[in-house]
Amino acid sequence: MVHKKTQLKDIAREVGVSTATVSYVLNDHPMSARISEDVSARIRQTALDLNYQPNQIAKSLKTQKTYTIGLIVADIANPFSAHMARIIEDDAKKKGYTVIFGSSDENIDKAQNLINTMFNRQIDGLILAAVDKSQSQIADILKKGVPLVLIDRYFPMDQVSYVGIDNYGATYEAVELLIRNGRKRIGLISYHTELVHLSERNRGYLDALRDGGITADNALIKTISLHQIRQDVERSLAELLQAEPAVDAVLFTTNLLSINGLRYLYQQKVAIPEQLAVVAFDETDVYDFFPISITYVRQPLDELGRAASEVLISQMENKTEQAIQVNLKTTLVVGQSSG
Amino acid sequence: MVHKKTQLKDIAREVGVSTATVSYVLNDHPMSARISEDVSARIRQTALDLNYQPNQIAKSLKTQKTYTIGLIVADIANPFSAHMARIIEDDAKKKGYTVIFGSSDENIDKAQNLINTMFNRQIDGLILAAVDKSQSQIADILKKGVPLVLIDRYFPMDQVSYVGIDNYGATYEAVELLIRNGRKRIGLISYHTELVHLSERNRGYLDALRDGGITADNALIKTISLHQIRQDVERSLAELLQAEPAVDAVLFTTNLLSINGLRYLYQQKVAIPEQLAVVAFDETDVYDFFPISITYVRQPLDELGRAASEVLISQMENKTEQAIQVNLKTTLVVGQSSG
DNA sequence: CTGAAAGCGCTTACAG
DNA sequence: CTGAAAGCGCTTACAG
Repeated sequence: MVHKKTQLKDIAREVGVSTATVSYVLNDHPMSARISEDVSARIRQTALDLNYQPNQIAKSLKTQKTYTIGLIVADIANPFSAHMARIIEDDAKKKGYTVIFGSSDENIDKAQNLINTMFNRQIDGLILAAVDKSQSQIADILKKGVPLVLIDRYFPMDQVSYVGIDNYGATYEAVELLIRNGRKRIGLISYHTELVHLSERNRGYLDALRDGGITADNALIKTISLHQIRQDVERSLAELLQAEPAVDAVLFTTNLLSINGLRYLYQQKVAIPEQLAVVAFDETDVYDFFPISITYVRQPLDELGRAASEVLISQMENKTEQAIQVNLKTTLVVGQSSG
Repeated sequence: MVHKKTQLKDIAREVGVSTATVSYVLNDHPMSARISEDVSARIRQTALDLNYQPNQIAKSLKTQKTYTIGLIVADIANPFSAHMARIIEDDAKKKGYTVIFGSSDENIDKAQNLINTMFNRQIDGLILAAVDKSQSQIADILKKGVPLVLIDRYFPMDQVSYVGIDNYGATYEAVELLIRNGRKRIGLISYHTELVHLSERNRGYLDALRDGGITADNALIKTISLHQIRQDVERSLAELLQAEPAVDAVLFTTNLLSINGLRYLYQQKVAIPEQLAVVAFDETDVYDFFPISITYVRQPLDELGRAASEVLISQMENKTEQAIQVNLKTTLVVGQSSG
């Protein structure tokens, strides 16, 4: 026996008032201050008795607010994205918002598709891990006036809010450590992309080398295809391990690169740090399974997610025109793998 | 300069027809067959020119269909959930649905809160990883007539659709292998819960022992709190390792138990499989970092997610009254850790 | 072949 | 102190 959902008018009929009165009371509308205690109480009680649940769709159509935020990541199955999603979910829920999500697979058409779908659903704001070469996509969103916060991936546009890390500093610090530990032939495993946050990580690497008096060697800089990570990482590491003069350190610039790289180094029985010093990126479960502790760049994921949600929601609610850009510090967690 | 979104009536005015006609054409409504080619073409073109994006909220209010499905998992940050979420997202998107998600943290009140929120948003259906002792919560959903598919966690209610694995068979097979490999003192690390899918895993363990002619020893069965996994797993393993007579094998029943358990065994330098044979549950990144290959129960995550989405959507679209229960086979991936 | 009009379930300015 | 009525942006039976 499927019951029809109770509506405002059912309560109104039951209590003998108009739907307006019911709406005022149940929403604590200022107008409700003038409604008699008796009527208010009966409305509230009847709403409970009939298990009234407001139809958010109808509400949204009228108020032009859906209390929904969109979250577009590269892949929700990536622990980095999933962790962030969880933090955003919690902050959003606390403030009365629900999250709808989608995975772009780093593909600009899929991303556009998700953006369109979410806009059709009238999201109040969007948190976007933008894909490579998507400046104009971002500009389009801004033009629509929908609150937007870029996360993780930075684009040099000053009208857009952004929450990420100090990418340059993160790798600079890592390479500095390697140099201090006496390493001179330091390889880099990064993605083949124009994404600014990654090129900033590359730049940090290059500048740290220069400042450490080491001439960068292009043969030691490997760029990995986003779409065949494992294979590319393994090939690149194999090449690095055969370089002349020998490579004595390597830096990974993302979590997946780190996991795939460490797996290969482990399977090849490369002595870390004796033969090769390693600095990884992001926290992952696998570090605990290494004979030695792994040195890695820790991104403050909780703070990142929370900041993204907070910046977005404050923008949505205060109609702040001002874009806010947040660059959080990373922590270099120093273990034994860096020598 | 924020543009007002274009609406049906903008197109109607532009072309000089009614909104009804525009709606018929843009939705390929049967009625549109009778609309002249010329008018149709102009409507379509104008929609493009004005970059018309239908307001899904308005559409939903009228049609009583939101093309949204809810997904409630224990924790979206758990790789098991995140992986499933991704598969569900893909299948749902292919069929025109969007997913909103929430994490229950195994807490029945949080779950109820999420369910209410999702129902207020008029989701067309729900995929639910139900929490412990939530039978009446599930019954309430069924009473409302909202299409529902339980995932992962089974409840003995025949009116509800379910997609999961053969939990009993999964552990039965694992223990059978351990016995065949000569193990006699086999420990079990499982959760402290009444969740049926986990008690089924326990039952598979017990029956395999019995059928293998081994008397179960309650001291070897450890139940872990869902809320302090790491600590409990480590304490339990420490106890198992000191049992008399000595334990010679251990079986983990979930991915988090496996990761935490393996970490401890690794750190304690327990010889696997010589001192202790191990069978883990679910695929995880960490297995590759073990000196030997890990034997584990592989859940078909892709099939699980896809089946859940398919069963739900077919139920939503065909109004199938019939509940469908799917139990997928697991695969015992045999490595060296099981002896 | 096309349009006028009702209605989905709410909110809210306005009137009294 | 409370209600009648308009309207959010669509869809769709009905009429012509």
